[in-house]
Amino acid sequence: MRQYLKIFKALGDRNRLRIMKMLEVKAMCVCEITAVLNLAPSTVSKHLSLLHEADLIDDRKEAKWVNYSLPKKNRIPLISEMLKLLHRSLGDDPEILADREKAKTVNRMEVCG
Amino acid sequence: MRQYLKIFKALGDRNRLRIMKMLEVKAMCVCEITAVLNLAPSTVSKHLSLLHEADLIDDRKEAKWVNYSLPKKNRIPLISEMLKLLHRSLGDDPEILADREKAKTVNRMEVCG
DNA sequence: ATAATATTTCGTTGATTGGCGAAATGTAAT
DNA sequence: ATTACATTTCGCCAATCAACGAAATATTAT
Repeated sequence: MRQYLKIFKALGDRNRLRIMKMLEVKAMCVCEITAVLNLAPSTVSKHLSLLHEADLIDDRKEAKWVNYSLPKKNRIPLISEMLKLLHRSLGDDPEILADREKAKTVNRMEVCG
Repeated sequence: MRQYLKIFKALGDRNRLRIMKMLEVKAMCVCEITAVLNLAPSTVSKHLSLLHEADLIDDRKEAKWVNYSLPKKNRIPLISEMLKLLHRSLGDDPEILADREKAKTVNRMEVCG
């Protein structure tokens, strides 16, 4: 039950949903996501940690950055089903579309620091 | 997006999840659900209204009671997929099992008033 | 009509949550 | 080593939310 609640709570926030849909475009670091969402880095970091605790995203430290990404294959079935469902969702939402465009062009070298 | 948020927010609460799983057993009125959850009627009514706004349950006035039930045939695909996913979930959770046993035996004639 | 019952609405309260900036942590570059 | 930068942690504030009881609404039974 706790696992389910974590997942639903994690997805029940506008900005965290935006992050999930953004990560479908590519893996991103905190400062790139921050640039797209226009929020404080600490806020974004907290959102990512909640998504991570719900097993909805992976994190992978690479050099100075932490890359966040959608989990690869074979997780708990629940998670992969939820991800599939999300993948089919919100593809036509204007805000999501705009985020994804921004995500495509954002570059950590330009946007961080 | 708003619709998705409503759904995830609605499911991101322990007692509302319990209600959803309880309704898989049978349609129930507010006072029956109240008896199972051990909450105030006004609290249960509010939970039901949130689930209803998210299109996750139907309500149907019958005599003195309002029967809440899982929606029959499926409207938005998202909803029916979410319901299917839920249906496959939490079947072995002890609390959910206990709720369902209670739900089977609870009777509005005995429990209300 | 009046009383009884089921549900909803309203107002309040305590707990949780999203947001921020400042400080702490960890890593890369000079 | 020192500096620069990415990220996280912490403490705070405002907003949201779950819970309750009391009052309002609606329907049935007397």
